[in-house]
Amino acid sequence: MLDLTFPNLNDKQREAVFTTDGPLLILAGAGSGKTTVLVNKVAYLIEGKGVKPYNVLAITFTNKAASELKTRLNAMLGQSGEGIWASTFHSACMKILFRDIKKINYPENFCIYDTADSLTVIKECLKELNLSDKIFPPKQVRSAISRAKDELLFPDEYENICDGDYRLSQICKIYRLYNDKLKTYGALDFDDIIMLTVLLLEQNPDVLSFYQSKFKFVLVDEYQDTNHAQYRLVSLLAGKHRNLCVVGDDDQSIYKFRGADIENILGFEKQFPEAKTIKLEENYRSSQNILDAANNVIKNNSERKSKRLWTSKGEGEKITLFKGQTEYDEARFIVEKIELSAKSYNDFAVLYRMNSQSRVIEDALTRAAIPYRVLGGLRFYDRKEIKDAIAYLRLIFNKNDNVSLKRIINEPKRGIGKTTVQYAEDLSAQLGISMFDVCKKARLYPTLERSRARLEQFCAMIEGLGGIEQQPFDAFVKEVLIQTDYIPALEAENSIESITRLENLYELISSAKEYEQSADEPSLSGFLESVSLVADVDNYDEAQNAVVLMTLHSAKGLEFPTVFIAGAEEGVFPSLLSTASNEELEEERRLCYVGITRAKEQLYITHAGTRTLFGSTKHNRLSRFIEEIPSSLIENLTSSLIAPKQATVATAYAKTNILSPAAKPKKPAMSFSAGDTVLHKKFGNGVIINAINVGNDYHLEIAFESCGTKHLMAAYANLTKL
DNA sequence: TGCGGTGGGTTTTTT
DNA sequence: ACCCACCGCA
Repeated sequence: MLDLTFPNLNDKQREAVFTTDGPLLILAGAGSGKTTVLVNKVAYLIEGKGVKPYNVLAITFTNKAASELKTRLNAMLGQSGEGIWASTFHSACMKILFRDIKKINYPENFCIYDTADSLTVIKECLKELNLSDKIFPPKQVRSAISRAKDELLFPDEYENICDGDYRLSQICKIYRLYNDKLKTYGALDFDDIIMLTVLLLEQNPDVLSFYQSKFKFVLVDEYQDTNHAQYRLVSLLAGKHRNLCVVGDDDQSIYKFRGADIENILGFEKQFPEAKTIKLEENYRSSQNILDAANNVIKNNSERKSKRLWTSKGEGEKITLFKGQTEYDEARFIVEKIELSAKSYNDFAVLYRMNSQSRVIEDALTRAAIPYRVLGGLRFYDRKEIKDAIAYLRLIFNKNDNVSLKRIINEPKRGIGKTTVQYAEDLSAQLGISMFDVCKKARLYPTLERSRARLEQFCAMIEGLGGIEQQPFDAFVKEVLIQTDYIPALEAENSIESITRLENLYELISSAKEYEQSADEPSLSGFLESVSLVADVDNYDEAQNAVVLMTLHSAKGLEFPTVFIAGAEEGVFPSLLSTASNEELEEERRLCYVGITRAKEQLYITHAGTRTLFGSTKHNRLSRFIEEIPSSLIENLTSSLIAPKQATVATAYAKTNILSPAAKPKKPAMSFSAGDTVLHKKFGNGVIINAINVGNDYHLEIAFESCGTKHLMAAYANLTKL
């Protein structure tokens, strides 16, 4: 039973829960229990004030946050919580759009383009407008358009701000064409999902008033990360009842480069003069030393609401600073600390500024046979084979989707080459009909004569697949991949790479099954939506016993007993590209604040005297952010303990190996012995002639069928035993 | 149509 | 150092 006096909350948290009416700004410092407040507040609304669940809208940024909210509400409220809209910005908007998108003249069977798909369209636009991709780099153009959409500027409005500027007006031209193309393809990009929802609400008073009446209480998490469009959306939805509760931390705003407008949170009290503000400053996560370090760093920022985190926990461990000679040395230190600790692997996170920093650390972990996972980098849904599979499904669902058609029309090879595709694309643009229709009626167009039979066959195949969309959804997906010859072609290839791809495809098929089991009304469009709107962190499973590696950005919202911040160097963190402007520097500093406050018990900060960066060797000074931490909080391991100046990387590694075996029993790496048949990524099949156990690793002599005998270390070779 | 070589450009990215 | 996009050849 829910105790409506909320004895487990502190005074401030309780005040935040009980303040239900009118605008409320909750400034929640890192680790101050904001999700708890949010959950309890919704519970109080429903159980304490008799609010109906369907009158509550709770918005988050990530699926992970949304599902955590749902799970905790479910645990607290059970059945009476059914009907609450607890979802991300994008999926809430998708629900609104599904009902009424036709009112703004968009097709109902639209699909969602991710950033890679958008880029394809941008490139089409550049080609069509005869603009050079050297002068207008597609990625820059895409981000300019994305920013415009964040600001709710349609091409017409964007034109006004171009003010005769050549570059901007060209970008505006691209923007216009890009939007036209998306519309004819029946596609929305991520930004459209928000922007068009705002448009729909603004242009249709009946729709707006429906949702305004429905959402008597609106709660928004991570408000510091909202952009202008999201701000507008929230203002519209909460416009009638004005029971808007926003939770955020201006010190954790790290997505300005994506259009997040910190003014939304800083100016909340201006927007709603009657607003109440509650600060949550008691931290339940970290030791005082860690909080002091964070406070001392962040206080150097000028534009912020003052806040000071405190805890009733003790001082805790000092923060450890380590300077390695090189990045290899740095990685070795991290691995050694993990090996020597009694904690389990999933208590550790290694955070860095750039994804490219992970490689060296991964190598060191592999060498020590420590299980790890890397978040970020290539997402599952960004893999080629997965994107191809989705493209087939999208095309079956929506024949206007030229981007998907282009992606798979010759994948696997069907003898439909670049030239043919280009002809079809030109015809599609000239005639204003889809490429699919052009290909289907290839006989009408002389330029397509040579490929006519193959094009017609392709179209017939796709249309045929639309007819078999029957019961078990995973079976349908599989059938599509078989009938299109996609899976058979990979099977025929029978290489290491094709096997991995097949594995990924089967994973997609099983996710189709999961989708069907969990969705209320499973549909192809619903599945496509669900795969379009997932992020990598969403799949981060903290239960898995492995060290986790990720960027500082991805770490927001997570916590770990022990955190390493690697690469604390000028030019790396803060990034070289941020050091020019103070605004960007302050954003980097907030990123540092986020990083520090992820740690519960122990924080290690590492840097390297020499680092190879973008191909050249750099000597970077210690990060200015670390200089901002009082030295009384830091224990400097740099010159003591493990790293005598003359130590080479090799001897340092040798030392690791001497130290580690006694440290802790750990999962032995895969074992190898002479006579085993193994598979290597590059060299193919081979037989082990000789295997020597070296520490946690094996030194192997392998006779490969393709290229003779090679000497390899098992940890590096990434072998599969056959 | 499909490949291999060359050259330019490098952050972060909840959806 | 590595990844990509583009060009030239088989």
